[in-house]
Amino acid sequence: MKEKLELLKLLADETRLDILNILLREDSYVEKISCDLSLTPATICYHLKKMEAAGVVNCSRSQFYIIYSLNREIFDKPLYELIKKDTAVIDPDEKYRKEILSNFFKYGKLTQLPTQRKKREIVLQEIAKQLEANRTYDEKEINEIIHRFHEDHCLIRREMIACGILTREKETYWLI
Amino acid sequence: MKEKLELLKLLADETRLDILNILLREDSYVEKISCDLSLTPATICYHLKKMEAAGVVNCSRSQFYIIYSLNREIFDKPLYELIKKDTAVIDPDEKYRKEILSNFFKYGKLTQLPTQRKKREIVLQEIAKQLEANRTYDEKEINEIIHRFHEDHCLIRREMIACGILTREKETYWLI
DNA sequence: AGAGTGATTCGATGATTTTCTAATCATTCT
DNA sequence: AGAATGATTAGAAAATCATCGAATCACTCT
Repeated sequence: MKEKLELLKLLADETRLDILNILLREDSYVEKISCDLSLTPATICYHLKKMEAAGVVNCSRSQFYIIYSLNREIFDKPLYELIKKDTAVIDPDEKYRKEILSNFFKYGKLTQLPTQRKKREIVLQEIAKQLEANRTYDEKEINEIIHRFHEDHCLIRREMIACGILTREKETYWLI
Repeated sequence: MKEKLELLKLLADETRLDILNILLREDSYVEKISCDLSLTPATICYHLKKMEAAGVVNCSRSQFYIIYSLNREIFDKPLYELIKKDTAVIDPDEKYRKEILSNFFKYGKLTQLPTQRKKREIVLQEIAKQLEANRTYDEKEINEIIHRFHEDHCLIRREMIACGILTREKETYWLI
């Protein structure tokens, strides 16, 4: 969620923390805070408006002054809530892909070539990410790159061609 | 506490949140994370080292790789803990000073000059903060500045001299 | 209506921080 | 020992952000 990052950014500033701590004790207003912290009213206003936009503080006019107050509920959450990404947003296909990859790769190496066609393709596509589109490779280059992932570069190379990921002509290979 | 601000700053960065979310799922290492996030190993290393220094992650070598893992306890605290300043650290003299100031100033104006010597000095020193060191002021300037705090600028000016905060020669004043 | 006061916005400046490339370090394997 | 590979550091460029002074706005009081 984008707002979580925004909230964290708001809190990660010394001046804003100072302001929050003042408001934690009692409601206050721009001039007073500016005086307490020895900063310009413009600066305090800048921070307060930023926090207001994020729903961290509220304000209301009272006579001469515009009184700012805290929206305290925000601080009840544990930190964990703020750092965890909502995985619900993730595409299920992508989730499946990640799962396959983590099953068949360990420390960046392919442990075993999957037998299921679909899984095999996912794994081969992952290796193919190392190749640039619109250029050719000679056999030595291809082998070297594939070798980073698996001992048997010939097997992998052959399967990539069978899958329609790679194509060859004589000794030259390129992505389709 | 300084460390709280540091922790918040660490968490308030999109890349670092991404890294943390990866580590939340499973331990990992620089190259892999760099690949997952499409960022340079140098960049990932920079962030991991920063978080390690703050105790957010730990690392240990395992064969080729240096495996990073989360220090999960950190995230249990409620947010409130992180924003609240420990008031225990405050210097008691400073606390007294603040109290006096809040008793005798209202909305930035001096409501009454304290009779107790010590309190009076605190109050006068506060006003003197408006004056720069190592420069002189003519009487008109001094009066103008003091007037922002109190109607009777002559009284305040006289007391500042009596207190040894200000000194004069002919029509010229300066801080001691 | 207009004077006074607090709040806000604008534009500029300077400080901090992220990111990259390139070079170097540390460890494993031959 | 030296080749290979992953991790780290140094240095530079770029982006972001806090702060300020000056100008303007909004409200209160006479």
